[in-house]
Amino acid sequence: MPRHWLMKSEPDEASIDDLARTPGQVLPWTGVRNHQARNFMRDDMRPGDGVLFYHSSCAEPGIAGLAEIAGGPTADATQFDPASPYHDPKSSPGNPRWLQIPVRLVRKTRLLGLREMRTAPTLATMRVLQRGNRLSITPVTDDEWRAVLALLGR
DNA sequence: GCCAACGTTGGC
DNA sequence: GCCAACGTTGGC
Repeated sequence: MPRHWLMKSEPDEASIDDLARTPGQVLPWTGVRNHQARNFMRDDMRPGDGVLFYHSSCAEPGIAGLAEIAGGPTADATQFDPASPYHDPKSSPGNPRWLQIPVRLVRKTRLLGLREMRTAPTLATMRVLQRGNRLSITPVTDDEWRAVLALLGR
């Protein structure tokens, strides 16, 4: 079972600074509408797992901080909200289709940019760097995790 | 704004 | 259950 994860967030919606500003520095990871990513939350992610907080769809995509899974999965509240862009009319509180999981900030880091990630041989295997990858949550191996920490320094 | 990649939808 | 059309993702 993977012990580490990379989770993509659009900083316009939820940035590392938003997380840092939140009381308790914990945010529910909402809006996942992909079955594979949902299943990671449901089946594989455990409290304490390490998270690479990745900024996507922005001027400077890359890893912006370290976080950790802070609890178990629950029904994603946004699926029941007609006003939310993540509203899912096919879902119901009795039979929710989508999950959220709490994520706690460990520390903000320097931005490890996508371009720099691509040049690092130690990161070449990362799922997020593979061509065509669109999954918003991907497993990170121990080696990849250590390599990211090494590149980030301390 | 472009476009490659890929997931989902829906007709059959 | 197939698969073409369509929508979304996300870097550039």
